[in-house]
Amino acid sequence: MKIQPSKIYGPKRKVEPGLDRSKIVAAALDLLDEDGFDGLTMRSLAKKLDIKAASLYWHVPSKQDLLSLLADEICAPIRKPDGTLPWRNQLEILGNEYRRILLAHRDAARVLSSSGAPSGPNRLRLTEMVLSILLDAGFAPQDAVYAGFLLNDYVTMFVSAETQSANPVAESVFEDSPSGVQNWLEALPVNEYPSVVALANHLIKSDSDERFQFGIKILQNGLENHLANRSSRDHN
Amino acid sequence: MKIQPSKIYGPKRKVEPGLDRSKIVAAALDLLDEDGFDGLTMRSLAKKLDIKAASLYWHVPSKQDLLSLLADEICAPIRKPDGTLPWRNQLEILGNEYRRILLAHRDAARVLSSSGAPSGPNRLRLTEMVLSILLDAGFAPQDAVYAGFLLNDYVTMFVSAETQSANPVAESVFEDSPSGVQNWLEALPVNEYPSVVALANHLIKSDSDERFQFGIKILQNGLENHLANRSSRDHN
DNA sequence: ACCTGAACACCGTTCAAGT
DNA sequence: ACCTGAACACCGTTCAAGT
Repeated sequence: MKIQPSKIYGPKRKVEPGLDRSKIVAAALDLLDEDGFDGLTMRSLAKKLDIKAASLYWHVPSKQDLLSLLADEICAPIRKPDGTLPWRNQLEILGNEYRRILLAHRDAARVLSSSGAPSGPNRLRLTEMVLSILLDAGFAPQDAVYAGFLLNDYVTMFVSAETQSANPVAESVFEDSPSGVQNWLEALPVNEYPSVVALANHLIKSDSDERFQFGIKILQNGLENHLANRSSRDHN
Repeated sequence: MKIQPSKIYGPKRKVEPGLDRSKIVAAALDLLDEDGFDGLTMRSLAKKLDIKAASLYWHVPSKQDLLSLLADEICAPIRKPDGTLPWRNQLEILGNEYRRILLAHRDAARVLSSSGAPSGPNRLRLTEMVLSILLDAGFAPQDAVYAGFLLNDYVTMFVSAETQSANPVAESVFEDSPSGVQNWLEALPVNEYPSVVALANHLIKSDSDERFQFGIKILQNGLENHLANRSSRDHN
């Protein structure tokens, strides 16, 4: 006969009644902020939850699905822009809002890019906001869809590049000196890369926020122009 | 005394005098086309070259560096657009040219996104082309840099999404029926996602090539508009 | 100079078995 | 219903040792 410890003395798992999807996703988000995308593994997540890795597969079918859940959770705090503003401004505000929530968690953009198409409620809400703004602005259905993906992808891609390496051209070409990159750029053969050499200091500078607003503005202008051409064609 | 096999009967490694970086990169590109990005591992690459994985590290410092080399190799076939054309058209041609070479190899866009900033000769050549077109068009130095990254990132991101899942919204939400995605979209709560539901069939359709050209056109329009505003401001 | 053996420290996932 | 042990089939990378 084995000695049976009283249930009182069991691990008791704190006060929690047990795991569920939402607790797993919450823990995954914490782990992401602590250890980054590469540190988020099924094994490390299990350890954080005081269970074994295999147990996660009772609650979640695969790591891919977990990442989709996590992606949606990251998008939860998105707020809807004031609908009375002109569509240009609404898109600008929404773009900045999306960037804001992506910058709120470490490697969030990487999670979003690796998690496939939006299917959760929060990302669907974001899609709904973009599309409704574009439809209200007067875009044709297919154009609204294309423009929606363009805007969504722009922000995701931008923040992904922005967080993967502070400077889009710098990184570890030569990982030593601070302005080693500029030296490297300026030392390039001028005959072959005249523009790159000429713009060396501008390639280095590249303020992230300013660059983001530049892209938003180009997209606004481009969409406005497209809409104007379409409308005038409709009227003729 | 051990039996020494004659050198004649050695593996002889075919006729190749030995490995070098370029042969490793060529083999990596073959392997990429055969097995995709996830199939490209140091171990499988070594097997293809009839060596052991550890040997690769004598020629290449890390897998990251190998991917950078591979990224540059993928960009080798890029051709320069006719410089006598208007800058709008040059950018459009270059964008399509870049997309073309990315679609020429399996998962090429994933290699490019995971390989960091351009530092090899071919990607630098691509950067040079974009920047010189923009400078010739009359963009201010910093604007040319921002616009260059915008264009480059647009194509990379687009092809990356395009090849990861044929349809940007479809994929495996419900992996069964062909139009199961449309059913799923249309079954969404209309109160919460009216625009998504209304655009369901357009979200499904989404012709890749048409969508790519739409994005290029928006960027063209946006840049043209930006340039016009700047120029008029300079003249006043 | 170039390559291998063998290990280190990991991965995601499965599945019979426990409670 | 929920969790574990133990394995399967992998990873990238290092380094002493071989030739």
